[in-house]
Amino acid sequence: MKLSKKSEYGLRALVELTLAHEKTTLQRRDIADRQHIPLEFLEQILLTLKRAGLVSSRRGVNGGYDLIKQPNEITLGQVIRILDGPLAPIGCVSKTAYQKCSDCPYANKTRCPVQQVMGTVRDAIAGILDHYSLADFAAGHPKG
Amino acid sequence: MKLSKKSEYGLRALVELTLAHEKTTLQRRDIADRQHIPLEFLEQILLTLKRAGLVSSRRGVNGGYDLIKQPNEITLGQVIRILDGPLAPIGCVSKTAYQKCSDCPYANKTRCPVQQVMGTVRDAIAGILDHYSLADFAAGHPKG
DNA sequence: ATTATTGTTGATAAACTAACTCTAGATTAT
DNA sequence: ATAATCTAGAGTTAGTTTATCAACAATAAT
Repeated sequence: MKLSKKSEYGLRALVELTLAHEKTTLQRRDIADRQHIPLEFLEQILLTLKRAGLVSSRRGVNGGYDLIKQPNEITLGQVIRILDGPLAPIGCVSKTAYQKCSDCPYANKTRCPVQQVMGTVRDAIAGILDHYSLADFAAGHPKG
Repeated sequence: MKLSKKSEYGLRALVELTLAHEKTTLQRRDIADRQHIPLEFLEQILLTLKRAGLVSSRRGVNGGYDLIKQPNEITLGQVIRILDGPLAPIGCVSKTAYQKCSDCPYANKTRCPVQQVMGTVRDAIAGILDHYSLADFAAGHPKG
């Protein structure tokens, strides 16, 4: 049930970008320094977030990164799904990336005990992370 | 945020042992067949559960495994912690296996946004899994 | 134009983990 | 004895995580 370093770094980077949003852009080095993130790894993460349409970037002198959307329009659930994949503990209860479990012995899937509990767990996790915006996150309080 | 195959198989094996409990013992082959679990991998899992004091075993002809405790005294949280480690998504919010995060830039840990949210997530997961017994689990309904 | 600065991209790789597989041995019932 | 069964741990394979590096492309200032 682990959160990867990638997601952790990604979230921490987005805190910095949220704090800077509409004031200034940040260069990868700024972000890496402030959040103690390995520079080259951060690069990859920012690139992934860029491809996913969360941040914009500009090259060259005075370049840097910026959020594209408003901080209250991005949820932690979105970010973690981009960087780590589905929130669900097991494929067969994922709502964004369902996958049938190949070796499940239960013909009637609603009877599978694992699926039942893990469905509950998934809903609990998603219930938190999909209602928690970057704005909440950077402000450090539990709800907007 | 994944549940490992090890834990999944472990839980499924425990369903069988719960159903058989106080009626008969089960051999690894029975469990493996009914739950489609690779036999040799299952062995390892059962051994871990034995060392942790959840199941007993008897060797030789007519040997097999049995639950030691009553099914309503074992929670899924316990099982998953044994097989997969802490439920917490990140070490610094684990209550059973706390670990300081080495690279956290926040001197005052209560101010770390990641820690805040992930603490909430941990509580949600543990709130479900630590109140869900094997008896509930095998019966296939959400609460005892 | 030139140059320094910054982001972009893809290749590479060490370290780790997951998910098995295998082999040899110990115990027990018959 | 011997066949069935668990015990223990080493070995294997494939994939993931966590980076690191080098070459390239765009931009701004001079």
